[in-house]
Amino acid sequence: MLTQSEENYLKAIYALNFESSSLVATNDLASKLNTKASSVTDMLKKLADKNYLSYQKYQGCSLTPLGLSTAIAIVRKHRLWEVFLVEKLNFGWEDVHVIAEQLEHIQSNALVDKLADFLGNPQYDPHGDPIPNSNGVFPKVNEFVLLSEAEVNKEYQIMGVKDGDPVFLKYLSTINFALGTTFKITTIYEFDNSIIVTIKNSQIQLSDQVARRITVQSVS
Amino acid sequence: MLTQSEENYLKAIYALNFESSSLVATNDLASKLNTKASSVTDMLKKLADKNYLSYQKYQGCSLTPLGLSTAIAIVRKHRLWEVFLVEKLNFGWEDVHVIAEQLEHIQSNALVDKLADFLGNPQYDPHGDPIPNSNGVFPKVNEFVLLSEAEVNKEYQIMGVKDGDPVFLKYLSTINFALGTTFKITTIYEFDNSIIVTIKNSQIQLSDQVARRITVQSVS
DNA sequence: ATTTAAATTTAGACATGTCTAAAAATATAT
DNA sequence: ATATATTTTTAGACATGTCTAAATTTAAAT
Repeated sequence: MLTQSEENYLKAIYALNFESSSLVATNDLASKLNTKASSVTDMLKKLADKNYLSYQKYQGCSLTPLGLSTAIAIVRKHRLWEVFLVEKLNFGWEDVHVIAEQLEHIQSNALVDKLADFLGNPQYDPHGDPIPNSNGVFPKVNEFVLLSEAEVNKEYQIMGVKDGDPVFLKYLSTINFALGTTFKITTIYEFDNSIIVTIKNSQIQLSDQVARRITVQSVS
Repeated sequence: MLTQSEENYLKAIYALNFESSSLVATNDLASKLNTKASSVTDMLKKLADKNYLSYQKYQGCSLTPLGLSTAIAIVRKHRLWEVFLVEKLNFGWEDVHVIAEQLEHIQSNALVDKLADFLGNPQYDPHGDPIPNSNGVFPKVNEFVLLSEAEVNKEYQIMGVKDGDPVFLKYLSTINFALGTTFKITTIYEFDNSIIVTIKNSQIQLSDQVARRITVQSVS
C-alpha cells in the first residue's frame, strides 16, 4: 500500500516520462512536485527499494512495470473522477483538477470499476485526455480526421499538423491553437469552408487552408 | 486545515459523546481509534491548543462549538458519500463504510454541496442515520409511527418500543430486531395483521401484538 | 584540459503522529 | 483510611516526509 506522497511521485514521474520519454531528472521532479531536490532523492531511493522504479545516482529514474501500472491506475482514477465532477455534479472544467487530485488517492478497486460503469465507461475525460481501462490499456487513438472534414458542434482534440512548416506552427501558437487543445466547431461557412472554433470561452476563425493542415480526433 | 488524523479524533469524540453525553475518556478514545492512550493524550493537547476541544488532564475532553461543527461536517460528508455509493454505484450497505471513511476527508465545500444536490438532498443515509444539512442541522425526527400502522414496501428504522418490558425486549433482541435497525415491510397479512419484515437478507414474521408495541420512522 | 556552472546527493535537523515503559493521578476495595 | 487496581500522563524513542546547508558528481565553457 502506497502513501499519498508516494503515489504523487509515481504520477509525476509518469507524466514527465511521457513528455520526454527518457530518464526523469531529480530537479524536474522537484519542480513538478513543488518540493526540494533532496526530498526527491530520498523518495527515489525508497521507491526503488520497493521496486516501483529503477534509479541510479545522478542519472535519474524510470518506472518499472509495477510502477508504470500503478501510475496508470492513478491516472485512470483521476480522470474518471473528473468526468464524474463535470458530468454529474456540474463542476466547470477548470475547477475539477484540485478535487480530483484528492479523489485519485481513494483506495478501492471496486469503487473505481463501479464508478466507471456508472459513468458509462467513458474513454476521455473533460479535458480530452484518454482514460485507461482497468487493465491499464488506453483507448486506441483512432479516428484521426482533418479539421477541414470535422463536423459542426462536436468536440475535437488537436492531434497534429500535416507538415512542420515553422511559420505555420508559429501562427498556430500565436492564436493559442496548440497540440492537445480541445475545442468545438461552432460554425462552418459553406461558401469558403472557413470555420469558427470555440476554445474555452474564446472563438477563433480558421481558413480552409489552415483547417486542411491540422489533424484532429473526436473526443467522447 | 485539519489532518486526516485530527478529523478522525473529532469524529470519534463526537460519536462517544453522543453515546454518553459526558466527558469523553482517553481510554475510550484509544480503543475506538485503535491506538494507545498516550497517543490520544498527545492529540488532545494539540486539538485543545487549536480550540477544537476543551481538555483537562485526567478529566477527559469535550468538543468546543468549533470542534462540534467540524465533526458534524465530517459526519455529513460520510453519510452523503454512503448514499452515493449505495444508490448510484450499487454497493451493498455493508461495503460502503470503509470507502466512506476515506471519502469523508476530501476537502471541498463545493463538492459536498453539489454531491448533496445530485443525490436530491437526502435526509437519511442507507443505514437510516440522519444527514445534517450544510449548516450542521439534523433533520427533525418527526413521523414516528407504530409498526402496526406502517406501510408495505417502505423502509423504516426502529426508533423505540412502547413499554420497556424486559421479556419483550429480550424477545426483540433474540430476533435481531434492535433499536436503529433499518428494515422493509415485505408483506402484511390482512386476516390477522401479522407482518413480514426484511432485514438485510433475512425475513422475520411479527404478530400484530408485537407490531403495536414498536415505534418506527420512515427513512427517505 | 581546467575551470566554472549546474545538478544531485549526503548529513543533519525538524514536525507529525505514533509507540513503549515508567511515573503520576484517580478510582475501587477491603 | 489505606492498599490495590485502573486510568492517564510524561519521557524518550522511532518512522515518515520534509527541509537547509555542505559536499559531490556531472555538464558546460573557455
